[in-house]
Amino acid sequence: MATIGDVAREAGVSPSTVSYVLSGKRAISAETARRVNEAIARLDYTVHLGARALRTARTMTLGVVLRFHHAEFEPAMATYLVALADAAREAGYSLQLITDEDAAAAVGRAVREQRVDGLLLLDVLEDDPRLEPLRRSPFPAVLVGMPPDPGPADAVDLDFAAAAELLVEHLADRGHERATLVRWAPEVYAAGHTFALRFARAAHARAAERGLALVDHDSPTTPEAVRADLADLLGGDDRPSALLVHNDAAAAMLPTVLHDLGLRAGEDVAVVSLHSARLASFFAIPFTSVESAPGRVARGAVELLTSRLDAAAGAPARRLVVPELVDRGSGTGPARATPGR
Amino acid sequence: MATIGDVAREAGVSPSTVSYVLSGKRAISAETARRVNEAIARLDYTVHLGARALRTARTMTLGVVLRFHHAEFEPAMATYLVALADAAREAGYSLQLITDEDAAAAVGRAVREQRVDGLLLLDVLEDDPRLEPLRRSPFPAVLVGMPPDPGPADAVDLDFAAAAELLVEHLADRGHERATLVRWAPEVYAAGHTFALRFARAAHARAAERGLALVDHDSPTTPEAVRADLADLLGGDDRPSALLVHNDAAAAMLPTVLHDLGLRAGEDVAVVSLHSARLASFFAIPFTSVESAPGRVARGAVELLTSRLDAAAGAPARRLVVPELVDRGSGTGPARATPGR
DNA sequence: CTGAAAGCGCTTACAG
DNA sequence: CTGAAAGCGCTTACAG
Repeated sequence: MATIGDVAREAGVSPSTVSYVLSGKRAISAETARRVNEAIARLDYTVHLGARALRTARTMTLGVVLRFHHAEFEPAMATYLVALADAAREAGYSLQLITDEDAAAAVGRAVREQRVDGLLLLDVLEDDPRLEPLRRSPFPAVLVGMPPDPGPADAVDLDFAAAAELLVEHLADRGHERATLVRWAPEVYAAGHTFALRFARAAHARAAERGLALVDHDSPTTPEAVRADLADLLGGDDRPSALLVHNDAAAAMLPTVLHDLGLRAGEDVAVVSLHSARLASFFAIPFTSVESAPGRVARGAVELLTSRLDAAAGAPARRLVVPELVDRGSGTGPARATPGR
Repeated sequence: MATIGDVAREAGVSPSTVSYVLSGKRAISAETARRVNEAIARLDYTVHLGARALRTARTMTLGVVLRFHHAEFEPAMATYLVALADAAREAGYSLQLITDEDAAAAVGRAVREQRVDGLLLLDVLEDDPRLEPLRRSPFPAVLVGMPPDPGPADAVDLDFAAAAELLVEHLADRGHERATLVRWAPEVYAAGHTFALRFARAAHARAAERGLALVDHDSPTTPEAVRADLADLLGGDDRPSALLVHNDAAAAMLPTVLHDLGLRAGEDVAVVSLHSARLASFFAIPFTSVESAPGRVARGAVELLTSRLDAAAGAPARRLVVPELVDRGSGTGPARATPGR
């Protein structure tokens, strides 16, 4: 592999001149630039990123810290990683995957080993152990999630509260007086997933304001169990008239369950949901929904982090991505809850 | 951040001695070792991985080259990444995500920039553009997939041929004389996905041997269309008596479609499938299947790559992971195809 | 058993 | 407009 010294020799200049040609940080005569560029092409030279990183103290690498083994519904994770990798590359950074049973230790290690310039923490909990090492010795980091106390880190996420409000309003506007909130499994709330808690809190608050009686329904953990549970919920005599679904597995299973029971969303039971557009495509989910926009969130996270790296100063940033409702007509029905009343 | 020089000063020894204490590569007196270790603890010293990498010419990083934007069925991708990240970490390596519209260029760049010690290529095609830069200047790489000519790279994958044979045998043993192969969309074969081609070829070969008339059925591209297509296929008068499914979207949609039509797998129509256990769990797929074992494949890939890095010599390795059939009873029926005949 | 020195491949003050 | 030199933080022959 050719080095900058090889190029310098080939072009008959000094290594520093080659470096300056590459960086454009000082004026170079046309003739010298030409010779250097030819030498670079002839030797197929590419800068050694590790050497540059050592010298500049910038790795141009971002670390993404996953909680893979706790993923509530893994298919969604891939979507975030695509978007993060794309955004990082466009900003000139590589992306390193950081996974460990002991995520807090992994964060501390990555920082101390100076492998990355900054961290992206996915799926942040209200009291997330990964935040502890960041509080002890601040390091550029962006949380995806919005814990009550993010500490010195920046944070970005979908505005789950706004999403809940949109969906509650949608139901209330269509005359519903009661609805069932199909929640995640209880352990999701117990673990402190901010997306789940923020949604649930805002949904109840807005429902109270609008006079909508909102009843919690806890889901079980596995997709199979979720399916059986939904069949139970909807198969009885006291079937809910409206479902507000915040649980990807439930949203994925619900079309099947409804069909099994001979029910139609938007007629026999109103269904509105929060899930990603991608998930909707894989699972053919046809409900009125707020789309969780992992692409926009991931892109926002990388933007926040790279601008933090360019200018370390400034108060921690908090950015909420505004959600949008896509009306697929499943928010109405059954007949006794008529629109407009 | 403390450096090895700081530790040396604190312990009253030379930097080289600190390095040797860390590496264990030469004998150190107990007293010196104690002083050094205390200094390390006092200063909270961690080796700077970039500096070590520059000196040793080993980054201890593996690159995983995805074709995310072409993923036929993205949910499966996350599963591979989990397993790769775990296996890499256990072997002492970091994992870097390499994504680009132009995957071949991305591979070339990663190699020339010397950011990684080796590459893992996911979802390899028969004539994969990412192989070109590796042929031109060989670099340690493991393909996940089994193209006809992997070149100098190692390769590992599920034995899709064996999987097809297991499923064909399963149907033949149960007395089926004809079956329909529910394939991926035609573009999957046209693009040259080795998993699809190897499965299809082996299925037809073994079917011919066993006197099973196997008819191809091309699926459309999107999950929604797959669902409609299956409804068409199974709703007509000339409904197939047995389905051999190699298409994750079809496997995911099929339970719903069967239910819509009032058909039962294993009674009205035999169904056997190839898909991952994880997928089965997310989609509640109840068919007799060969499980595609992404965990074992990913682990094998990292093993192959790290042992190649430890000992560069030796012919390219080819490793096929033996698939296992899980009998969920859906391989029998309808009645006219009775077991044992 | 330990240290001084060289060098991995860069970038950037310093000097002209 | 260009070059010589220092140094980023390590590891490892070389020497004793």
